[in-house]
Amino acid sequence: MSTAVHRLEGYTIREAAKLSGLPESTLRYYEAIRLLDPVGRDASSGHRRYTEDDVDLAIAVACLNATGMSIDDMRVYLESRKLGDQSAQAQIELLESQRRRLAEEAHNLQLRQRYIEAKIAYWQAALSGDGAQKAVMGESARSIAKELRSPNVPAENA
Amino acid sequence: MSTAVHRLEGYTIREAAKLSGLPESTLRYYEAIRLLDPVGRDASSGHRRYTEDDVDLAIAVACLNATGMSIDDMRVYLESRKLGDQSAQAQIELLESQRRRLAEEAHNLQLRQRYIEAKIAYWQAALSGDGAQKAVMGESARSIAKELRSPNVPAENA
DNA sequence: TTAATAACTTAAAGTACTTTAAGTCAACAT
DNA sequence: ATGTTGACTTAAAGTACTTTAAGTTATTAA
Repeated sequence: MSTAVHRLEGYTIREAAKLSGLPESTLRYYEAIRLLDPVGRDASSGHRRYTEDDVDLAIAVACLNATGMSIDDMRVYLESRKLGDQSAQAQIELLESQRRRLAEEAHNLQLRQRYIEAKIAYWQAALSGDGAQKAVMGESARSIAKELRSPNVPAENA
Repeated sequence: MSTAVHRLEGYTIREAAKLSGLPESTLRYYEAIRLLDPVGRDASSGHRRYTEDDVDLAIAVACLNATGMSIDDMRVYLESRKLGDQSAQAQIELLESQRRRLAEEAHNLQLRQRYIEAKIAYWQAALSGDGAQKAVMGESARSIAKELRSPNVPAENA
């Protein structure tokens, strides 16, 4: 567990992935297509070492990506971001929109969990020959599925 | 809007898309790779005409898709689904592994939310010139980051 | 009747990753 | 010192759609 030395040199790609929410493969991909700046390398191993700034940028990109923005649009956004200079406010806005997105993702994740659980209960009822329970859980799954498919959450008032 | 005649012949791909939540292109794609059964055609135009059953299956697939299940796994699921209740145990195993995946996803999502919130507080402190608060939130973010980095979920008991 | 518009059709190319295969390097146990 | 393990590396192939291009059929408007 001798991580103390490494901590000073920056994050590994695995750590950067966990912090940003982007898979390692995507971090490499984004760097390859030059959406992210080239990341410094550890002298001896040649492995990527992410600075705090690298990770912050990866988080910003993860946010844009999560909103469904195309790579070309992200490029444009990040370019103009570099030119403008009030980066604290820009950071906050980006992070807030990411927070909203995560809340929505959490909501959808919960629905997916409930759907899967209803489906499991459905098949367990089928196994134990409980036709009534099976029907109940089948209906429950359909109801959750409907909620999952519908555009989005009701809470939308100024 | 003379849809009355067409109603008897089934749904158009557009209607099937709205009912299932899957884009038209995806319905065609799923049919092309034989995840969905071949859909009957209108005699004169050659256009697809979806039956109620076709739509029900599309809905089921849309649900599985929404949980993040791979196409190959969906294929297995749908195959065993056709066999009926005697496949219950296979269904349950598939769904249980999906449930574990979602649980882990939920855990990571929660950590990411906390990380983002700490980062927002950090930049807000930076904006308002509150150096002390900035330092506190920076430390908080780092602490959550550490948790995000650390080996995944120890809580795994029957 | 003709012409435009809309709703489909297919095949092929494009997009955005993701996975795999093969290899390097560092650390740790034998 | 040697072998094994684990975390990384790249290039290339694979996945899951999505978009585009070109064409057909059906309706509707002039």
